[in-house]
Amino acid sequence: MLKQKIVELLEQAVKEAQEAGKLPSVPLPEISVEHPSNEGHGDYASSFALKLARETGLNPLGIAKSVAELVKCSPEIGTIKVAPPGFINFTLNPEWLAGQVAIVLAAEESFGNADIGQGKRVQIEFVSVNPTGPLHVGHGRGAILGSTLANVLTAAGYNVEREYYLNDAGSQIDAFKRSVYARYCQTLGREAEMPPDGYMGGYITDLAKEIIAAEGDKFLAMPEEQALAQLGGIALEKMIAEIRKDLELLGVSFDVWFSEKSLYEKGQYSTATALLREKGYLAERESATWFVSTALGEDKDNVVVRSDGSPTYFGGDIAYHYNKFIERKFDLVINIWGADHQGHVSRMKAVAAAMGINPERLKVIISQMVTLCRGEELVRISKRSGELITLREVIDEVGKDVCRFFFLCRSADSQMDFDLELAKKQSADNPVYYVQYAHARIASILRLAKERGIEYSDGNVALLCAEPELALIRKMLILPEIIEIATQTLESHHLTYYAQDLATSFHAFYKLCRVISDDKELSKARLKLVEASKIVLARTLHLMGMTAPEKM
RNA sequence: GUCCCUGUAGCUCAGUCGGACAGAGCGGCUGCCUUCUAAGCAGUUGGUCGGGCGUUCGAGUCGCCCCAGGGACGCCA
Repeated sequence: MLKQKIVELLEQAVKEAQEAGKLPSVPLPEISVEHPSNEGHGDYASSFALKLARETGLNPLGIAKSVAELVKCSPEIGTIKVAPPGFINFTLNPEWLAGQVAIVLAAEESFGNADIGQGKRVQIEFVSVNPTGPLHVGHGRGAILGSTLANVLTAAGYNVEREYYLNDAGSQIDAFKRSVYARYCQTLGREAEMPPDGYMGGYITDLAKEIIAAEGDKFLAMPEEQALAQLGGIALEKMIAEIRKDLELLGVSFDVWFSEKSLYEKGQYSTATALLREKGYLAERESATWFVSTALGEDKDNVVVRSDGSPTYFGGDIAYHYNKFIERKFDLVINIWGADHQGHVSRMKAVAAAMGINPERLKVIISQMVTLCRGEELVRISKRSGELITLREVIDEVGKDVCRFFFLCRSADSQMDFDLELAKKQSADNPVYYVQYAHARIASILRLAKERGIEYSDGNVALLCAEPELALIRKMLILPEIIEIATQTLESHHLTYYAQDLATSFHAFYKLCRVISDDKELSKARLKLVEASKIVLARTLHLMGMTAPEKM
């Protein structure tokens, strides 16, 4: 990568300076480069000399000068300048930049890939909502975050598995089944009461009606236990199918749907708890079994097995993480949870530590709350109360691409309002269209070239030397850095900002540089640039799970 | 009470490792369609980075203390 290359050039120069006695032989601070905020300072800058000056007491400007002199000539680099108080500024060589167009064209959709992950196995578990009701926008946020992160990490050279942890055991599922059963009986005219912790939403009644249509009233005749198991099982499957459909509409898919129930049936639960017991992290108290996380610096202990012998959610999660790390041996495990699970993070890390796993290998991303609104008006989204706006309705209303872009715009850490009115606007207010419009414009130019039979494969990219052309190329070459940053921080919002930046560079180029003109050779060169920019913009959109429209 | 997230322009938000005059979009105000998509471009307006103290050559960024908003503290998930 370009950035890495500049760092290497600097490292080498520093080494030579030390060998030549121009710099003291002391341990060096990490050498890094950044993009200066002021364009006048070049494409890359290093504040290395300032850092070394602090440690050695030498004059930073002097250090910068002696290092800058020793930086080897390299095709990428145009100029190297030293600026007070001690920056070393690099400008890229315009000819080299122009040549990169050919590199992008050759790379096609693999442009931007990095080998940061080196094939390490990463699991990203996300959504994982209890299948007791339809998804709402908050779940959508996690889904979009997770699927985008999966795309990014794949591009960064990780071997990624996407997983949905299906909570198909436990008391919530039980309440769900009882709710459907009650509605089933009621709809068929038998008196039945909803369970006290039941789900009151209208979708439960709809589900009951669907089952009646398909299976008739046969569950009425069964003993309650049997009816609950059979009818409940059907209802559960239907609910899961609905969730799967919602996610598909958002462009989200999974490699594995992992059953919580299987943890109990296949023994991971007993193995994992036995392991913790053996290491001395389980204690019996008040007739329940506790995970002694206070021994690992936590605020309090947590119940793993209830006094009635049934495992808690936490107990199941212990088994699940045992399975992830020890059985399936993922190098890195990323969980995306809603803000309401925030308290769960540190104790899961404690569990990892207790099992002898470096807690650094467990990354938890907490996606903050989403509130839905329509202009000024607040729209409520709650599963238990009757009235709810589902994710499906939001997708139907604003579309997948807008939905994805809106969620990706903000970092997971910040709470957000999702304004349906704003999202629906097909105008300049809406950055989604700004970015996609750039792609459609590009496609339109390439269409025209084709219609006119312009063959540009022999175009000479060396002709590209106008400032808007070079600015566009510079921007294209940043994609690998964006993928690197998104990988290191596990944040996907960098992509949306980059997409807008890239679109801006293209729109400016489009305005100032006529592509198909009387100048045949320049037209061919510019068509190459346009095609290259299409590759990079499409790649960016695809990483975000969005479509790259040919027309708008 | 403890823990987590947030507080940056009128609004919505960026700002990896501390770096050179704090950025973008929207809004406001000005211009730009005879030629490849004006869902566009160019310019301009606008900020004691919640407050204070500290560390540093240098702090939106790091530390401590406050203030405000949201969330979590269950033998729920």
